[in-house]
Amino acid sequence: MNIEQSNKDNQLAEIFKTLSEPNRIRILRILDHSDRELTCSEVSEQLNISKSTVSYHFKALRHAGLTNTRQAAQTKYLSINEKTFKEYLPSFLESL
Amino acid sequence: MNIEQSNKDNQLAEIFKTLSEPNRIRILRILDHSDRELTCSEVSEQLNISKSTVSYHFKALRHAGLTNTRQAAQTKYLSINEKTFKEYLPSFLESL
DNA sequence: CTCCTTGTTCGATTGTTATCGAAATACAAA
DNA sequence: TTTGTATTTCGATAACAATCGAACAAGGAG
Repeated sequence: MNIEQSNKDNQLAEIFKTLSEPNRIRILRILDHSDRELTCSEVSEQLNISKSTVSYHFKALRHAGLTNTRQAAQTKYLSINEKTFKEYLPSFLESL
Repeated sequence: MNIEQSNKDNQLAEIFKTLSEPNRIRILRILDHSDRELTCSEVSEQLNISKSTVSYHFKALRHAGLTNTRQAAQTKYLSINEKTFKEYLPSFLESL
């Protein structure tokens, strides 16, 4: 097995790891369905998990390139990064 | 969020968790590319990881419904369960 | 029956994850 | 400048995951 292939495997595994948490899938669904950006607090309320936990998930999703963020003052808005999904999981968003 | 949706999320997350390990992706690739069943020992040798670790991964893949097993005497043959991939990750195998 | 091969399970280790509440930070509004 | 809102970081905890080698079990070949 060559090294590029190995790196690709690691990258794909990383994306899967990020998605291996039900709450993250839920975050992506409400992002996708609401068709607008969401904040940490909104998600915290909708999913009934603490803000710090949501912040942690936001960071993970962002780090994996699955979401975009836009900061406005102290508020951070999350949206789906369609590009990554198109490249790695083309059918995922439609299946939500 | 209803309970069925929640269960579906858990199930999908479970599949992602199973795939969040580079070696498991590699196992699936060599399964897919070799176009035949593989054994624990073969994989152990090809990936340079111990048999007990491969056995552990085999079990996980099987448990997630991603592979099928066929037992013949003391040898266990693994193959890809296309059905699960078709249902949950229709583009995955082609991308390997 | 004895030996070899295949695979599983066990015990141990090491590292990672999800979660929370509390404290800290950053900014806006009053 | 004080207060309130949004988010992040910290420290702690509890659970889980990947890995190994050793020991074990099951079956085939000689």
